[in-house]
Amino acid sequence: MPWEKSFDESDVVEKTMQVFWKKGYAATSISDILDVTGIKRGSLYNAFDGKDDLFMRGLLKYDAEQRRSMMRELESVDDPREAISMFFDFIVRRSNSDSDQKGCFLVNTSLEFSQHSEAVQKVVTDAFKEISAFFEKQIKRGQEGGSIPDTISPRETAKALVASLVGIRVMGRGTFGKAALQQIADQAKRLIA
Amino acid sequence: MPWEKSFDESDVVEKTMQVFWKKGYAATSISDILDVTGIKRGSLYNAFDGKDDLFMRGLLKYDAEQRRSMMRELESVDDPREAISMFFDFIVRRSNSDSDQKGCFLVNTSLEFSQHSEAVQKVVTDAFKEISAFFEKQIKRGQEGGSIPDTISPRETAKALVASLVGIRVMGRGTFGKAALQQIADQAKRLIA
DNA sequence: GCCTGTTTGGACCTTTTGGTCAAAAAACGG
DNA sequence: CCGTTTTTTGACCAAAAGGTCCAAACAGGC
Repeated sequence: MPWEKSFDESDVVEKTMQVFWKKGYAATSISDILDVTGIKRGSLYNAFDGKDDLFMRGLLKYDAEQRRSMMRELESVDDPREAISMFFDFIVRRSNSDSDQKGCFLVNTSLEFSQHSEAVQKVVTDAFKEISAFFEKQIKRGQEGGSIPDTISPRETAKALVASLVGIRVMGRGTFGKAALQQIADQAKRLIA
Repeated sequence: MPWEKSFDESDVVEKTMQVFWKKGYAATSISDILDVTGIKRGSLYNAFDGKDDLFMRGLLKYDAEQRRSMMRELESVDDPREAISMFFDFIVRRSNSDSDQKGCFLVNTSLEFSQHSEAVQKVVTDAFKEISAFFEKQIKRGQEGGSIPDTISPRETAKALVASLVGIRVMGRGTFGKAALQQIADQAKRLIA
C-alpha cells in the first residue's frame, strides 16, 4: 500500500467552497480553484470528478457546517420564541461579520437555479423546507405554551419568516447597510408577536 | 445618408435582456445572444459595445419597464394600505405567471454582485432604495390618515417589506410552490396591520 | 535497495469564450 | 447609375474554458 496524498482533501473542498460561495458557479473557473488551493490540475482531477463534483461537495459541506449545525444548536433552546429570535440574530451577525459579503451559499445557489443539476436543486429546496419546518414547529410550541398568539397560522407564518430570512441574506450582500439588517430582523419577529 | 439597420435595435435589447434575466451574466455567452436575436456577430459589435454594454441596457430596460412603470401606477392609488397591498399582489402574480421562473432581474443581479461594475451595482441599489422609500411614504400617509397604527416605525417597516418582497422573488424561482408566495405576501402585510 | 501502485506536475487537447476585421452588400443623393 | 457611407457577413484571433494523459516522483512491502 503506497503513499498518501500530500494535500488535505477536505481542505481543498473548504477552499473551493469559499470560491463558489463568493463568485457563484459559472463565474468560477478551474484555474480559480487551482490558484486558491495551490493544488495542481492533475491532482485535482485525480481526487475529484470535476467542477460539478467539487461544487456539490462544497454545497453539502456548507449545508452541514453552517445551516445544519446552527439549527442543531437552536433545537436545544427551550423557549420557542427565543429559538426563532436567535435564528434571526445569528443570521444578522453572520451577514454583518463577513467582510466579503458572500451572503448565504444556499440562497446564492437557488438563484443560479437553471444551470444546476436536479441533485443540487434538491439540496437547496430541502434546506429551505427544513428551515420552514423548524419555524413551524417552534410556533406551534409557542402557541401550546401560550407565548405565541393562537391567531396566527403556524405554517404560513413560518414561510413568511423564511422569506424574510432570505431577504436579509440578499440585502446583506451590499444593498442595505449593516444596521438595516438587524432592523429587518426585529420587524420580522413582529410576525410572531 | 445611407441605409438604416435592418434589425430593430430595441428588439435585440429586449431579447438579450430575457437571456440575461434567465441565465445571469456569467452563464450567458455572446453565442447565446446571437442565437436568440438571430443577429450576426459583426452586427452586434457594430451596434453595441460588448457584453457589459448589452447587460447594462437590458438591466435599465427592465428597471424602466417593470419596476418603474409598476411603481408609477401604484403612486396614483389613493389608499396607502391598498397601494402596499397591491404591490405585493402584483409581484406574486408576476412570479406565478412566469413559466421560466426567472424571478426578478434586479434581485438576480444583486446576487451576482462581485462580478459587476459600480454602475450596475448602483442601478440595483437605487432600485431597492426607491422601493423602500415608496413603502415608507405610504406607511406615513396611512398613519396620517389613521389606517395604519402609529406604533410602527415607517422606515424600518419599509425595509422589512422590501426584504419580504425579495424573499418572495427568490422563493418564486422554484423553492416554494405557487400558493406559498401569496401566503407569504399576506403575512408580510400583517406588518402594517 | 528494488519492485509496486498511487500521486503528482505540467504539457497538451478540444471547445468555447469575447472580440476584431475586411470585404461584400445595400440604400440613399446626385 | 454611380459614388458615398454604413451595415452586414463570416472568417479570423488570442485567450481561457474544462478536461485528459503520461512520465516522473514517491512511500510503502519485501
